[in-house]
Amino acid sequence: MTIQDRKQRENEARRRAILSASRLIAETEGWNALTTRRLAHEIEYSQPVIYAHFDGRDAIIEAIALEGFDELATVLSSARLTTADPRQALLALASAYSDFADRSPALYEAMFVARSTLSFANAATPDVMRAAFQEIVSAVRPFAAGRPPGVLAEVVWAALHGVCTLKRGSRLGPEPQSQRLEIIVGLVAG
Amino acid sequence: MTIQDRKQRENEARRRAILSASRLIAETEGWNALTTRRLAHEIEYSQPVIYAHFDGRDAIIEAIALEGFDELATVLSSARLTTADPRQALLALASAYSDFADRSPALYEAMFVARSTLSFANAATPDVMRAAFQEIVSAVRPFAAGRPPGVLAEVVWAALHGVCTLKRGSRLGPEPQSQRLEIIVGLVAG
DNA sequence: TCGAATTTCTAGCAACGATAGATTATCGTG
DNA sequence: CACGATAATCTATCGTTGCTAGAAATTCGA
Repeated sequence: MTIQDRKQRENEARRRAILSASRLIAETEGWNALTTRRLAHEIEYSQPVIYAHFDGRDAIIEAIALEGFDELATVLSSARLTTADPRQALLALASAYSDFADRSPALYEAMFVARSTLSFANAATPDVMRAAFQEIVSAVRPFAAGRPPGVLAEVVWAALHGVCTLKRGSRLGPEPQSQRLEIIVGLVAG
Repeated sequence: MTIQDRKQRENEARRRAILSASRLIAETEGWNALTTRRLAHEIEYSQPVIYAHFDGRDAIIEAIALEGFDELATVLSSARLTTADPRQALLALASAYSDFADRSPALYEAMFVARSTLSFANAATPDVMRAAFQEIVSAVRPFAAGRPPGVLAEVVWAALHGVCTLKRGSRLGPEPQSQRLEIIVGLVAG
Protein backbone atom coordinates (compact mmCIF):
# COMPACT_ATOMS: atom_id res chain seq x y z
CA MET A 1 0.00 0.00 0.00
CA THR A 2 2.97 2.33 0.16
CA ILE A 3 2.43 3.57 -3.36
CA GLN A 4 -1.20 4.37 -2.60
CA ASP A 5 -0.08 6.08 0.58
CA ARG A 6 2.45 8.18 -1.20
CA LYS A 7 -0.09 9.21 -3.83
CA GLN A 8 -2.57 10.13 -1.12
CA ARG A 9 0.06 12.13 0.72
CA GLU A 10 0.97 13.97 -2.45
CA ASN A 11 -2.69 14.61 -3.17
CA GLU A 12 -3.29 16.09 0.25
CA ALA A 13 -0.14 18.16 0.03
CA ARG A 14 -1.29 19.57 -3.27
CA ARG A 15 -4.72 20.30 -1.88
CA ARG A 16 -3.11 22.20 0.97
CA ALA A 17 -0.89 24.02 -1.52
CA ILE A 18 -3.96 25.13 -3.47
CA LEU A 19 -5.64 26.39 -0.31
CA SER A 20 -2.63 28.22 1.07
CA ALA A 21 -1.73 29.79 -2.26
CA SER A 22 -5.35 30.89 -2.71
CA ARG A 23 -5.45 32.36 0.74
CA LEU A 24 -2.20 34.22 0.22
CA ILE A 25 -3.39 35.70 -3.06
CA ALA A 26 -6.76 36.67 -1.61
CA GLU A 27 -5.29 38.19 1.52
CA THR A 28 -2.66 40.22 -0.32
CA GLU A 29 -4.54 41.21 -3.47
CA GLY A 30 -8.20 40.46 -2.82
CA TRP A 31 -10.48 37.69 -4.03
CA ASN A 32 -10.67 39.17 -7.51
CA ALA A 33 -7.01 38.41 -7.98
CA LEU A 34 -7.64 34.72 -7.40
CA THR A 35 -7.99 33.42 -10.95
CA THR A 36 -7.58 29.80 -11.91
CA ARG A 37 -4.69 30.71 -14.20
CA ARG A 38 -2.91 32.66 -11.49
CA LEU A 39 -3.47 29.90 -9.00
CA ALA A 40 -2.26 27.23 -11.43
CA HIS A 41 0.92 29.22 -12.03
CA GLU A 42 1.42 29.68 -8.30
CA ILE A 43 1.18 25.97 -7.48
CA GLU A 44 3.19 25.09 -10.59
CA TYR A 45 0.52 22.91 -12.16
CA SER A 46 -1.90 23.43 -15.01
CA GLN A 47 -5.46 24.64 -14.49
CA PRO A 48 -7.26 21.28 -14.75
CA VAL A 49 -5.33 19.96 -11.75
CA ILE A 50 -7.24 22.41 -9.60
CA TYR A 51 -10.50 20.86 -10.70
CA ALA A 52 -9.30 17.44 -9.58
CA HIS A 53 -9.33 18.80 -6.03
CA PHE A 54 -12.20 21.28 -6.03
CA ASP A 55 -15.44 21.60 -7.95
CA GLY A 56 -14.50 25.13 -8.91
CA ARG A 57 -13.36 28.50 -7.68
CA ASP A 58 -16.26 28.85 -5.25
CA ALA A 59 -15.49 25.49 -3.64
CA ILE A 60 -11.97 26.71 -2.86
CA ILE A 61 -13.37 29.78 -1.14
CA GLU A 62 -15.71 27.64 0.93
CA ALA A 63 -12.91 25.31 1.99
CA ILE A 64 -10.90 28.33 3.10
CA ALA A 65 -13.91 29.65 4.99
CA LEU A 66 -14.13 26.37 6.89
CA GLU A 67 -10.51 26.75 7.93
CA GLY A 68 -11.42 30.22 9.14
CA PHE A 69 -14.22 29.05 11.40
CA ASP A 70 -11.82 26.76 13.16
CA GLU A 71 -9.32 29.56 13.67
CA LEU A 72 -11.98 32.00 14.82
CA ALA A 73 -13.37 29.56 17.37
CA THR A 74 -9.90 29.15 18.84
CA VAL A 75 -9.27 32.88 18.96
CA LEU A 76 -12.62 33.66 20.58
CA SER A 77 -12.31 30.89 23.11
CA SER A 78 -8.90 31.90 24.36
CA ALA A 79 -9.97 35.55 24.52
CA ARG A 80 -13.10 34.76 26.48
CA LEU A 81 -11.18 32.66 28.98
CA THR A 82 -8.57 35.29 29.81
CA THR A 83 -10.78 36.56 32.64
CA ALA A 84 -13.50 35.33 34.94
CA ASP A 85 -15.35 38.63 34.91
CA PRO A 86 -18.25 38.29 32.42
CA ARG A 87 -18.06 41.88 31.29
CA GLN A 88 -14.33 41.80 30.69
CA ALA A 89 -14.73 38.44 28.98
CA LEU A 90 -17.30 39.90 26.58
CA LEU A 91 -15.03 42.83 25.80
CA ALA A 92 -12.10 40.50 25.22
CA LEU A 93 -14.23 38.40 22.86
CA ALA A 94 -15.40 41.48 20.97
CA SER A 95 -11.83 42.74 20.57
CA ALA A 96 -10.64 39.32 19.43
CA TYR A 97 -13.42 39.15 16.85
CA SER A 98 -12.59 42.60 15.51
CA ASP A 99 -8.87 41.82 15.42
CA PHE A 100 -9.55 38.61 13.53
CA ALA A 101 -11.55 40.49 10.91
CA ASP A 102 -8.84 43.15 10.68
CA ARG A 103 -5.96 40.75 10.40
CA SER A 104 -7.56 38.46 7.79
CA PRO A 105 -10.10 40.51 5.88
CA ALA A 106 -10.24 38.16 2.92
CA LEU A 107 -10.73 35.15 5.14
CA TYR A 108 -13.41 37.03 7.03
CA GLU A 109 -15.13 37.90 3.79
CA ALA A 110 -15.11 34.26 2.69
CA MET A 111 -16.71 33.25 5.99
CA PHE A 112 -19.35 35.90 6.46
CA VAL A 113 -19.92 37.90 3.31
CA ALA A 114 -19.43 35.65 0.31
CA ARG A 115 -22.37 33.70 -0.97
CA SER A 116 -21.83 30.18 0.20
CA THR A 117 -23.48 26.80 0.23
CA LEU A 118 -22.36 26.27 3.83
CA SER A 119 -25.40 26.01 6.05
CA PHE A 120 -25.53 28.18 9.12
CA ALA A 121 -27.74 27.69 12.14
CA ASN A 122 -29.34 24.40 11.28
CA ALA A 123 -28.86 20.66 11.68
CA ALA A 124 -26.33 20.45 8.85
CA THR A 125 -24.09 23.17 10.23
CA PRO A 126 -20.47 21.95 10.50
CA ASP A 127 -19.07 21.60 14.00
CA VAL A 128 -16.41 24.27 13.62
CA MET A 129 -19.09 26.81 12.75
CA ARG A 130 -21.21 25.78 15.72
CA ALA A 131 -18.18 26.07 17.98
CA ALA A 132 -17.43 29.62 16.92
CA PHE A 133 -21.01 30.72 17.45
CA GLN A 134 -21.19 28.96 20.81
CA GLU A 135 -18.30 31.10 22.00
CA ILE A 136 -20.45 34.17 21.51
CA VAL A 137 -23.39 32.48 23.20
CA SER A 138 -21.23 31.66 26.20
CA ALA A 139 -19.98 35.21 26.43
CA VAL A 140 -23.46 36.79 26.40
CA ARG A 141 -25.28 34.21 28.51
CA PRO A 142 -24.50 35.98 31.81
CA PHE A 143 -26.39 39.00 30.45
CA ALA A 144 -29.37 37.23 28.91
CA ALA A 145 -31.82 38.15 31.70
CA GLY A 146 -34.77 36.28 30.28
CA ARG A 147 -33.92 36.84 26.65
CA PRO A 148 -33.11 33.74 24.59
CA PRO A 149 -29.28 33.57 24.72
CA GLY A 150 -29.05 32.31 21.15
CA VAL A 151 -30.92 35.28 19.73
CA LEU A 152 -29.06 37.72 21.94
CA ALA A 153 -25.84 36.16 20.67
CA GLU A 154 -27.03 36.64 17.10
CA VAL A 155 -27.62 40.31 17.80
CA VAL A 156 -24.22 40.82 19.40
CA TRP A 157 -22.62 38.91 16.54
CA ALA A 158 -24.51 41.08 14.06
CA ALA A 159 -23.27 44.23 15.78
CA LEU A 160 -19.68 43.00 15.68
CA HIS A 161 -20.10 41.88 12.08
CA GLY A 162 -21.57 45.25 11.21
CA VAL A 163 -18.82 47.37 12.71
CA CYS A 164 -16.17 45.14 11.12
CA THR A 165 -17.59 45.11 7.60
CA LEU A 166 -18.66 48.75 7.59
CA LYS A 167 -15.26 49.81 8.86
CA ARG A 168 -13.55 47.62 6.27
CA GLY A 169 -15.58 49.33 3.54
CA SER A 170 -14.58 52.78 4.83
CA ARG A 171 -18.18 53.45 5.77
CA LEU A 172 -17.54 54.54 9.37
CA GLY A 173 -16.02 57.66 10.89
CA PRO A 174 -12.42 58.10 12.05
CA GLU A 175 -13.04 57.14 15.68
CA PRO A 176 -11.08 54.11 16.86
CA GLN A 177 -12.91 50.81 16.61
CA SER A 178 -12.39 50.20 20.34
CA GLN A 179 -14.87 52.97 21.06
CA ARG A 180 -17.57 51.10 19.18
CA LEU A 181 -16.72 47.81 20.84
CA GLU A 182 -17.01 49.41 24.26
CA ILE A 183 -20.41 50.79 23.39
CA ILE A 184 -21.58 47.36 22.26
CA VAL A 185 -20.33 45.77 25.46
CA GLY A 186 -21.82 48.57 27.52
CA LEU A 187 -25.23 48.07 25.91
CA VAL A 188 -25.21 44.35 26.67
CA ALA A 189 -23.46 44.34 30.03
CA GLY A 190 -25.15 47.44 31.34
CA MET B 1 -32.10 75.84 -28.23
CA THR B 2 -34.96 73.38 -28.74
CA ILE B 3 -32.78 70.85 -30.50
CA GLN B 4 -30.23 70.93 -27.71
CA ASP B 5 -33.08 70.65 -25.23
CA ARG B 6 -34.53 67.65 -26.97
CA LYS B 7 -31.15 65.94 -27.09
CA GLN B 8 -30.63 66.60 -23.44
CA ARG B 9 -34.07 65.27 -22.60
CA GLU B 10 -33.43 62.14 -24.63
CA ASN B 11 -30.06 61.71 -22.97
CA GLU B 12 -31.53 61.96 -19.52
CA ALA B 13 -34.35 59.60 -20.42
CA ARG B 14 -31.84 57.08 -21.65
CA ARG B 15 -29.77 57.43 -18.53
CA ARG B 16 -32.85 56.76 -16.45
CA ALA B 17 -33.68 53.78 -18.64
CA ILE B 18 -30.22 52.33 -18.03
CA LEU B 19 -30.61 52.77 -14.29
CA SER B 20 -34.10 51.36 -14.02
CA ALA B 21 -33.34 48.40 -16.28
CA SER B 22 -30.20 47.68 -14.27
CA ARG B 23 -32.09 47.87 -11.04
CA LEU B 24 -34.81 45.56 -12.30
CA ILE B 25 -32.29 42.99 -13.47
CA ALA B 26 -30.32 43.15 -10.23
CA GLU B 27 -33.40 42.97 -8.03
CA THR B 28 -34.92 40.02 -9.88
CA GLU B 29 -31.83 38.01 -10.81
CA GLY B 30 -28.97 39.43 -8.75
CA TRP B 31 -26.07 41.68 -9.66
CA ASN B 32 -24.29 38.88 -11.50
CA ALA B 33 -27.05 38.88 -14.08
CA LEU B 34 -26.31 42.53 -14.90
CA THR B 35 -24.01 42.18 -17.90
CA THR B 36 -23.41 44.95 -20.37
CA ARG B 37 -24.80 42.80 -23.17
CA ARG B 38 -27.96 42.00 -21.27
CA LEU B 39 -28.41 45.62 -20.31
CA ALA B 40 -27.82 46.80 -23.86
CA HIS B 41 -30.46 44.39 -25.12
CA GLU B 42 -32.88 45.52 -22.40
CA ILE B 43 -32.61 49.21 -23.27
CA GLU B 44 -32.59 48.41 -26.99
CA TYR B 45 -29.26 50.04 -27.71
CA SER B 46 -25.81 48.66 -28.35
CA GLN B 47 -23.25 48.25 -25.60
CA PRO B 48 -21.12 51.34 -26.31
CA VAL B 49 -24.12 53.58 -25.66
CA ILE B 50 -23.95 52.54 -22.02
CA TYR B 51 -20.42 53.87 -21.82
CA ALA B 52 -21.55 57.25 -23.06
CA HIS B 53 -23.54 57.58 -19.84
CA PHE B 54 -21.44 55.71 -17.29
CA ASP B 55 -17.75 54.98 -16.91
CA GLY B 56 -18.51 51.31 -16.58
CA ARG B 57 -20.54 48.68 -14.81
CA ASP B 58 -19.40 49.78 -11.36
CA ALA B 59 -20.43 53.37 -12.02
CA ILE B 60 -23.97 52.18 -12.73
CA ILE B 61 -24.08 50.35 -9.43
CA GLU B 62 -22.88 53.45 -7.63
CA ALA B 63 -25.50 55.62 -9.29
CA ILE B 64 -28.17 53.17 -8.21
CA ALA B 65 -26.77 53.18 -4.67
CA LEU B 66 -27.13 56.96 -4.58
CA GLU B 67 -30.80 56.62 -5.53
CA GLY B 68 -31.10 54.17 -2.68
CA PHE B 69 -29.75 56.55 -0.06
CA ASP B 70 -32.40 59.05 -1.00
CA GLU B 71 -35.15 56.45 -0.70
CA LEU B 72 -33.79 55.11 2.56
CA ALA B 73 -33.62 58.57 4.12
CA THR B 74 -37.27 59.13 3.23
CA VAL B 75 -38.35 55.76 4.60
CA LEU B 76 -36.44 56.20 7.86
CA SER B 77 -37.65 59.73 8.36
CA SER B 78 -41.32 58.93 7.98
CA ALA B 79 -40.98 55.89 10.23
CA ARG B 80 -39.24 57.85 12.93
CA LEU B 81 -41.88 60.57 12.87
CA THR B 82 -44.85 58.24 13.29
CA THR B 83 -44.60 58.62 17.04
CA ALA B 84 -43.31 61.07 19.61
CA ASP B 85 -42.18 58.34 22.00
CA PRO B 86 -38.41 57.94 21.50
CA ARG B 87 -38.45 54.22 22.14
CA GLN B 88 -41.28 53.55 19.72
CA ALA B 89 -39.62 55.85 17.22
CA LEU B 90 -36.40 53.85 17.42
CA LEU B 91 -38.29 50.59 16.93
CA ALA B 92 -40.16 52.05 13.97
CA LEU B 93 -36.89 53.17 12.43
CA ALA B 94 -35.31 49.76 12.97
CA SER B 95 -38.28 48.00 11.38
CA ALA B 96 -38.26 50.40 8.47
CA TYR B 97 -34.55 49.79 7.92
CA SER B 98 -35.01 46.02 7.98
CA ASP B 99 -38.00 46.20 5.66
CA PHE B 100 -36.03 48.33 3.23
CA ALA B 101 -33.22 45.76 3.14
CA ASP B 102 -35.73 42.95 2.71
CA ARG B 103 -37.73 44.60 -0.01
CA SER B 104 -34.73 45.72 -2.11
CA PRO B 105 -31.85 43.38 -1.32
CA ALA B 106 -29.91 44.22 -4.45
CA LEU B 107 -30.26 47.94 -3.85
CA TYR B 108 -29.21 47.43 -0.25
CA GLU B 109 -26.18 45.46 -1.38
CA ALA B 110 -25.15 48.24 -3.77
CA MET B 111 -25.38 50.77 -0.95
CA PHE B 112 -23.74 48.95 1.93
CA VAL B 113 -21.89 45.86 0.75
CA ALA B 114 -20.46 46.52 -2.69
CA ARG B 115 -17.06 48.06 -2.95
CA SER B 116 -17.64 51.64 -3.89
CA THR B 117 -15.82 54.88 -4.47
CA LEU B 118 -18.56 56.78 -2.64
CA SER B 119 -17.12 58.36 0.45
CA PHE B 120 -18.87 57.77 3.73
CA ALA B 121 -18.51 59.79 6.88
CA ASN B 122 -16.26 62.58 5.65
CA ALA B 123 -16.39 66.01 4.06
CA ALA B 124 -17.03 64.65 0.57
CA THR B 125 -20.01 62.54 1.62
CA PRO B 126 -23.06 63.28 -0.58
CA ASP B 127 -26.01 64.94 1.13
CA VAL B 128 -28.42 62.05 0.63
CA MET B 129 -26.03 59.74 2.48
CA ARG B 130 -25.65 62.23 5.30
CA ALA B 131 -29.42 62.55 5.53
CA ALA B 132 -29.97 58.81 5.90
CA PHE B 133 -27.36 58.54 8.62
CA GLN B 134 -28.71 61.58 10.43
CA GLU B 135 -32.05 59.83 10.74
CA ILE B 136 -30.37 57.15 12.81
CA VAL B 137 -28.53 59.77 14.84
CA SER B 138 -31.82 61.53 15.58
CA ALA B 139 -33.46 58.31 16.66
CA VAL B 140 -30.69 57.33 19.10
CA ARG B 141 -29.91 60.79 20.48
CA PRO B 142 -32.50 60.52 23.29
CA PHE B 143 -30.60 57.50 24.57
CA ALA B 144 -27.06 58.80 24.20
CA ALA B 145 -26.54 59.47 27.91
CA GLY B 146 -23.07 60.94 27.59
CA ARG B 147 -21.98 58.73 24.72
CA PRO B 148 -21.19 60.50 21.44
CA PRO B 149 -24.48 60.24 19.50
CA GLY B 150 -22.65 59.76 16.20
CA VAL B 151 -20.73 56.75 17.41
CA LEU B 152 -23.78 55.29 19.12
CA ALA B 153 -25.64 55.72 15.86
CA GLU B 154 -22.85 53.89 14.04
CA VAL B 155 -23.18 50.99 16.46
CA VAL B 156 -26.96 50.79 16.09
CA TRP B 157 -26.58 51.05 12.33
CA ALA B 158 -23.98 48.29 12.41
CA ALA B 159 -26.33 46.06 14.41
CA LEU B 160 -29.15 46.66 11.95
CA HIS B 161 -26.79 46.15 9.03
CA GLY B 162 -25.52 42.95 10.61
CA VAL B 163 -28.89 41.35 11.20
CA CYS B 164 -30.03 42.32 7.69
CA THR B 165 -27.00 40.99 5.81
CA LEU B 166 -26.56 37.88 7.94
CA LYS B 167 -30.23 37.04 7.58
CA ARG B 168 -30.04 37.66 3.85
CA GLY B 169 -27.14 35.22 3.62
CA SER B 170 -29.10 32.56 5.55
CA ARG B 171 -26.64 32.82 8.40
CA LEU B 172 -29.17 33.35 11.19
CA GLY B 173 -31.65 31.04 12.89
CA PRO B 174 -35.35 30.68 12.07
CA GLU B 175 -36.59 33.18 14.65
CA PRO B 176 -38.47 36.16 13.18
CA GLN B 177 -36.37 39.23 12.53
CA SER B 178 -38.65 41.32 14.73
CA GLN B 179 -37.31 39.47 17.76
CA ARG B 180 -33.79 40.68 16.95
CA LEU B 181 -34.95 44.22 16.31
CA GLU B 182 -36.68 44.32 19.67
CA ILE B 183 -33.53 43.15 21.38
CA ILE B 184 -31.52 45.88 19.68
CA VAL B 185 -34.03 48.53 20.69
CA GLY B 186 -34.18 47.10 24.21
CA LEU B 187 -30.43 47.31 24.56
CA VAL B 188 -30.34 50.94 23.50
CA ALA B 189 -33.55 52.21 25.05
CA GLY B 190 -33.26 50.19 28.26
C1' DT C 1 -29.66 69.74 -50.75
C1' DC C 2 -25.27 68.72 -49.42
C1' DG C 3 -20.91 68.51 -46.67
C1' DA C 4 -19.77 68.24 -41.70
C1' DA C 5 -20.51 66.85 -37.25
C1' DT C 6 -22.49 63.77 -34.23
C1' DT C 7 -24.42 59.56 -32.92
C1' DT C 8 -24.72 54.68 -33.09
C1' DC C 9 -23.30 50.14 -34.37
C1' DT C 10 -20.36 46.18 -35.76
C1' DA C 11 -16.56 43.67 -34.75
C1' DG C 12 -13.04 42.58 -31.87
C1' DC C 13 -9.63 42.40 -27.70
C1' DA C 14 -7.87 40.38 -23.56
C1' DA C 15 -9.15 37.88 -19.49
C1' DC C 16 -12.27 34.86 -17.14
C1' DG C 17 -14.02 29.88 -15.37
C1' DA C 18 -14.28 25.59 -17.05
C1' DT C 19 -13.56 21.26 -19.94
C1' DA C 20 -12.53 17.80 -23.89
C1' DG C 21 -9.16 15.21 -25.75
C1' DA C 22 -4.27 14.42 -26.59
C1' DT C 23 -0.03 13.36 -24.23
C1' DT C 24 2.99 11.93 -20.88
C1' DA C 25 4.29 9.42 -16.82
C1' DT C 26 3.65 5.55 -13.80
C1' DC C 27 2.13 1.18 -12.61
C1' DG C 28 1.80 -4.11 -12.19
C1' DT C 29 3.07 -8.17 -14.77
C1' DG C 30 5.62 -11.51 -17.70
C1' DC D 1 14.13 -5.48 -17.87
C1' DA D 2 10.16 -4.57 -21.15
C1' DC D 3 5.70 -3.84 -22.27
C1' DG D 4 0.67 -3.00 -22.29
C1' DA D 5 -2.64 -0.77 -19.26
C1' DT D 6 -3.82 2.62 -16.20
C1' DA D 7 -3.51 6.99 -14.15
C1' DA D 8 -1.97 11.65 -14.09
C1' DT D 9 -1.18 15.86 -16.44
C1' DC D 10 -1.13 19.19 -20.10
C1' DT D 11 -2.41 21.74 -24.34
C1' DA D 12 -5.82 23.84 -26.65
C1' DT D 13 -10.26 25.49 -26.75
C1' DC D 14 -15.13 26.88 -25.56
C1' DG D 15 -18.48 30.33 -24.26
C1' DT D 16 -18.88 34.58 -21.55
C1' DT D 17 -17.30 38.77 -19.47
C1' DG D 18 -16.19 44.20 -19.45
C1' DC D 19 -14.73 47.28 -22.53
C1' DT D 20 -13.20 49.85 -26.95
C1' DA D 21 -11.51 51.08 -31.76
C1' DG D 22 -13.00 52.16 -36.05
C1' DA D 23 -16.68 51.79 -39.50
C1' DA D 24 -21.36 53.09 -40.70
C1' DA D 25 -25.41 55.67 -40.33
C1' DT D 26 -27.89 59.55 -38.93
C1' DT D 27 -28.72 64.35 -38.03
C1' DC D 28 -27.34 68.90 -38.22
C1' DG D 29 -26.59 73.85 -40.04
C1' DA D 30 -25.92 76.51 -44.15
